Amino acid sequence: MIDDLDGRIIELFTAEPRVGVLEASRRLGVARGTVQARLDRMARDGVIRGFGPEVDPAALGYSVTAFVTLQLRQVGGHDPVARGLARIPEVIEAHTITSPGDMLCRVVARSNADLQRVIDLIVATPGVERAASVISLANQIPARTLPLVRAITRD
Amino acid sequence: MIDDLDGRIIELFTAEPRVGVLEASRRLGVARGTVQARLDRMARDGVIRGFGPEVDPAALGYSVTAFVTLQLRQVGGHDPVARGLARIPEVIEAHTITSPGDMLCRVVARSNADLQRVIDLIVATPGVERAASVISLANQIPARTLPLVRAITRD
DNA sequence: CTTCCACTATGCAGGTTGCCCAGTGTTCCG
DNA sequence: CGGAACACTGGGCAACCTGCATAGTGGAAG
Repeated sequence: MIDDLDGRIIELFTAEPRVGVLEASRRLGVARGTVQARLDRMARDGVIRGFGPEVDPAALGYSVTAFVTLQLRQVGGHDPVARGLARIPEVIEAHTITSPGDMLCRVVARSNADLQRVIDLIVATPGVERAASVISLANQIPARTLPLVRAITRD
Repeated sequence: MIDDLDGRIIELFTAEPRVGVLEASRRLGVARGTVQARLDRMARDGVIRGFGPEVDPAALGYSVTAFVTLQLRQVGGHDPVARGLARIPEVIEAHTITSPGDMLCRVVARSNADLQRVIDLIVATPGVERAASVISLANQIPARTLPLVRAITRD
């Protein structure tokens, strides 16, 4: 899947996204074309989804994060609900989950009071029966994939 | 916080991360220095966390995603547990949540069988009493922040 | 009116990118 | 064994971009 060099490339670009291919090749002790080719391959294979800017909702005033479990009306399926939820900007992510007729979404809001507004929007989405939310008090481990990359490549 | 131009900068770099500052300034019809300054400011303010490569665990063979709710032993607090969980690469993210003594984590695994191994690792972490997991069947809305940025800046 | 600030417009040196090529070592396979 | 396929190296080249600096403009605030 990915080898040690791939892992080190990911690690380096994660630590210092601005290095550029040439500088990376120098640091890793390989030819520039190699780094280029590895990056291209990983992008093609979907291992690297992109290099876009990561926006922090908290820095935008959305400091409350919550996980909302939805219970859906069985008729209609998940997709129409997902489309409805997609129209709510505060819904950052949504999954269908194992309990039949259920979804789990991650939402953000400006405050606890604002969270109520967002939940109301969610409950008003056609197909949504009930919503149960859990508020995140602290993000103990922020989203990360590097340890996984290391675990794979240090074999 | 951020204005319309900031929003369009984020949007453009999200859509095409490789454009570069000069090309971006051309597309947005502003001076290069302005784009540069905006990016610097957003990075300084934490609005943009970084430009690192986004790694997709699924493309690495970790195609199973699950949300695991932990019940902790009250003594000792969350932090030691978080440190323990941080040692498990498959734990992608962890939050302390509202139910006292509880945490919610997002984990990945190679398969449902492999998930069992990961959960066993989690349960073996000192301080963890019980774990209840919910498997994600489909990621209906993949992590996104653009709609939020648009909602903020189109005001 | 003056100061401050963000933005425009421009210039420059040095570094980087995209692209190309020839040569080398490895693996796989008929 | 001979050959093909493949990844990597090391090099060259023109075009481009970056970082940095400068001077001028216009609006907002005191």
